[in-house]
Amino acid sequence: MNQEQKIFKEFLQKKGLKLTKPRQIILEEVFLTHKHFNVDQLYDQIKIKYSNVSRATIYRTMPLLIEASLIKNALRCEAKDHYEHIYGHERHLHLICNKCGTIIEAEISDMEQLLNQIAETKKFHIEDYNVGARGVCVNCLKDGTNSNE
Amino acid sequence: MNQEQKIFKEFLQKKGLKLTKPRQIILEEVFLTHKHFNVDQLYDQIKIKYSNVSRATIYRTMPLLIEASLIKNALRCEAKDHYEHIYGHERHLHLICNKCGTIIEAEISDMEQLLNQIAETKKFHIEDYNVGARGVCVNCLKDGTNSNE
DNA sequence: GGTGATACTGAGAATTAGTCGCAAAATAAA
DNA sequence: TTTATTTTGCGACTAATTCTCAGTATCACC
Ligand SMILES: [Mn+2]
Ligand SMILES: [Mn+2]
Ligand SMILES: [Zn+2]
Ligand SMILES: [Zn+2]
Repeated sequence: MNQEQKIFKEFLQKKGLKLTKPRQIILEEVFLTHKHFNVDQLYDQIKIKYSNVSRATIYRTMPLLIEASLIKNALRCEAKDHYEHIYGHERHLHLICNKCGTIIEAEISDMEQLLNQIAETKKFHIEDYNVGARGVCVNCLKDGTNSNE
Repeated sequence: MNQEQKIFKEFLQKKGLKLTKPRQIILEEVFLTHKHFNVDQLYDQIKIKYSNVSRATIYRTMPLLIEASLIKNALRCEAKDHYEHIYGHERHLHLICNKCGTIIEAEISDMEQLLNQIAETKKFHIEDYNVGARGVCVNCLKDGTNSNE
């Protein structure tokens, strides 16, 4: 059992959940490559090897993998959420081509000016960029009585 | 005719398009406040004042406003695209609460370490962040023969 | 002010990522 | 086993966005 599996299993146990066959398959497939992926791609890959793991189960497993800090919802491309590994990977930056959809990865260190330096390195012409940080706001830090979650 | 209208009209003319009534209404409504908005909110606001501008037309107008550099697709929240003004606004950063969905805006200057300083100022606990830059990649810079567009 | 070419529009159908309800199947403890 | 709890696949569902299409507005030219 590799590290990802250990982490996932431990995570699940803590929540009173089980590392079932479908979840194992999904986990394994997710960590088979280091590319970004969306649910559909994952589903197709899995379908080839192991007859059937339903889309619903994959959709249900993503939030678990995220909560376990193994992956994150990294970007949105072609109207689909795309995920990527966190475990074993540095945080990095995505340069997404508006025309062909190519996603170029780049190191982060300072940003802003670096954003342009990096772009130059990658011969990418930045037209726009977004920085989105997620977390918990003051109000939500206080009361556990939240609208969401 | 205010500046936004001038810009939009000029933009449209350059493309052989017209500044029609629905487009004027949408433009005006978009620039009435300086908050983020999604198509549904916009639609509701417009419906109150001017009987009917169809959702389809609003959806069709967003890309035009974006191409005219008046607005941008700034973030995704609650499964909806959210837009914000570009014209007359500094580029800034969004702190999105994972629990209540509150969006806090903050100035950009250097980022990364700043991201944390800012978060402290706003009493926001950052759990994750994404930096996504969009533009055109080398390949697409060369040939006009693109997969998309 | 007609007239034809072109661009626009609203309405609603279609598409599609993502979610949900449910009854059957797996799990694991007793 | 029995029993309580999860989990699953399936298919129905939801909701944002896109598309189709037939009717309208626009505008250059007569
Ligand atoms: Mn990446
Ligand atoms: Mn903003
Ligand atoms: Zn490209
Ligand atoms: Zn909050």
